[in-house]
Amino acid sequence: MSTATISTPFPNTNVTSLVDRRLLHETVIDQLRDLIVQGELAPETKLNERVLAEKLGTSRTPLREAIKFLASEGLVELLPNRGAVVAPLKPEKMKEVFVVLGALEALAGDLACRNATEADIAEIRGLHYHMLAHHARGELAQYFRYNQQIHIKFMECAGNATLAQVYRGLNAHVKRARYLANLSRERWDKAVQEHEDMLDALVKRDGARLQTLLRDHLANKLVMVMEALAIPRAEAGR
Amino acid sequence: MSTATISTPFPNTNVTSLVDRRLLHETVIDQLRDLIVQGELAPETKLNERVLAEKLGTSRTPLREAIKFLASEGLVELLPNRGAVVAPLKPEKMKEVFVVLGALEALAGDLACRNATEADIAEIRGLHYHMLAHHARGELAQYFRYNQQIHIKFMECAGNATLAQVYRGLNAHVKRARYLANLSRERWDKAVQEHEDMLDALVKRDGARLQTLLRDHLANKLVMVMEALAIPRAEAGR
DNA sequence: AAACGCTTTTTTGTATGCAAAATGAAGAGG
DNA sequence: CCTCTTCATTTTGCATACAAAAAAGCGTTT
Repeated sequence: MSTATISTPFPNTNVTSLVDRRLLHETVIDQLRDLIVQGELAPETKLNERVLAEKLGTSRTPLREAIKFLASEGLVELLPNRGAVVAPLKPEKMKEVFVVLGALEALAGDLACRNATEADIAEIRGLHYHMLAHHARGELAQYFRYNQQIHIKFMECAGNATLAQVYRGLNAHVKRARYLANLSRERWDKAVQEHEDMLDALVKRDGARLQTLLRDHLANKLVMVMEALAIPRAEAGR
Repeated sequence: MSTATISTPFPNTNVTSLVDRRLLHETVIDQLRDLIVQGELAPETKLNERVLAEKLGTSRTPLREAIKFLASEGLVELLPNRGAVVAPLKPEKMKEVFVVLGALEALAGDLACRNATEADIAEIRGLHYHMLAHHARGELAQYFRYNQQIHIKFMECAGNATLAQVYRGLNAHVKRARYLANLSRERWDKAVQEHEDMLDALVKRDGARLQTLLRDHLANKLVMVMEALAIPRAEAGR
C-alpha cells in the first residue's frame, strides 16, 4: 500500500516531518498499534487522549479516529463516556485466538502447498536459514523477526488476501503476549524443529501433513504464551 | 432526544446512565453498517461526509470515527485525501471470504459437537423448524433470518467469542451480496436439505461429518452468490 | 472516621472553523 | 476537436472550541 513513492529527504524527524504524503491518522494508527503490540502501552492502560495526542505530536481528532480503528481490530476497548483502554490480555482470550489461528494457518498451509511457486519456496527456505542462524546464536528478537516473516510468507503463498488480513489482526494479539515471553531453550529448539518439518512438508507439497504440523505448532506456541502469561501475574483469569 | 439531563429520583442508582449510555458515534457505526449491508449504500458509493452526516443527523466528527471503525472491518475503503467508499463487491473477494468462512464454520461445527448442550441443540432444532416453515411458504426474507440465526447459534455453541467475532465481520460481506441474490427453488431446496443433514450430524455429535457438511454448504452458498453477482453486472472482475 | 452532598477540575464527546488537496469548469493554445 | 492550463468550488483532513459527563476534592454530618 505504498501511496507515495516519493521519499522524504529526512528519514524520520520525530514531530515535524509532515512532508510525507501519508495521512496523519494512518501514521497514528500504526504508531499506536506498535505501542500496544510492543507492550509500551500495557494491557488495561487507560488511553488519555490529551496526553497521547501530545506524545504522538498530533491533535485529538486523528488520535480518536485511530482509536476507533484499533477498537475494531480488538486491540483497544471502548468504554462509553470513559474513553478507551488497551485491551486486556487474558489467558482465556489467548486460548480462543490460538484456536482460530490454528484453523487459519492450517488452511493457509493447505492452500500454500497448492499455490506456492518454486520461487516462493526458495524465499521461505532463505528466511528459514536466516532464522536458524539467529537461533544458533541465541538472538531471540531476530529469530522472532524471521519466524514472523515465514508465517506471513506462508499466508502470502496461500493467495487469499482476506485470509491474510484476518490473520494479521489476530496475530497482533499474539505478538503482544510474545514480548512478555522468555523462551526456554528446550521449547525454542522444539519450535525450530517444527519449522524444519513444516518446510519439508511444503517442499513435498504435502498439504495434509502441513496442516497437522501447523496446528501442533500453534498449540505449542499457545503453551509457551500461557507460561509467559502465568509468570508476571499470578492471578490470571481476571 | 434529550433524556440525559433528567435527574433520577434515586440519587444512588445510576439508572439514567444505564439507559442512555449509547454514544452517538456508536449508533452511527450501526446505522452506517446497516446501510451498507442492506445495500442502501451500494458498493463503491462515495461516502460524502457532509451529506451523510446530515442524513444521520450528526456532525462530521462522529461520522468520520464510524467510517474508520468500519474501514477496519473492511466494509469501507479509505482513499487518502479522497475520503472513503463502500467496499467494492468483487467476485474474487467473495471467493476469498467464503474460503475463510468455510474454515471458520467447520471449526465452529467441530467445537459445537463437543460443547453444545442438549438445550442448545433443542434451540437450534426450533430455529430449524421455523426456517423450514418459511421455506415451505416461500418467504425468503424470513427464511434468511432464521438461517442466519442458526449459523450464529452454531458459533455460540462453539464457545469461542473470538471465532464468533471474526465470523460476524466476514459474514457482513456475505450478507451484502445476499441482498442481491434471487434464489432458484432448486438451489433453495438443496440448501434446506443440507441444513437437515447438518442438524442430524450435530445431534449425533459427529464433528467430522459436520465439518464436511459445513464446508460443502458454504461452497454451495458461494455458487449462489456468484450467480447473483454475475447477473446485475456483466463486467465482474473489477 | 466513614458516608454523603456539594463544588471544582479534568476528561470525554461533539460541533465548528480553517487550510490543503481534489474536483470541476472555463478559456487558451495546439 | 481535443488537450492543457488556470481558477473557482467542493471536499477532505486536522485543529480547536465548547458542552456534557466523569473524576477528584472538600467540607459537613452522622
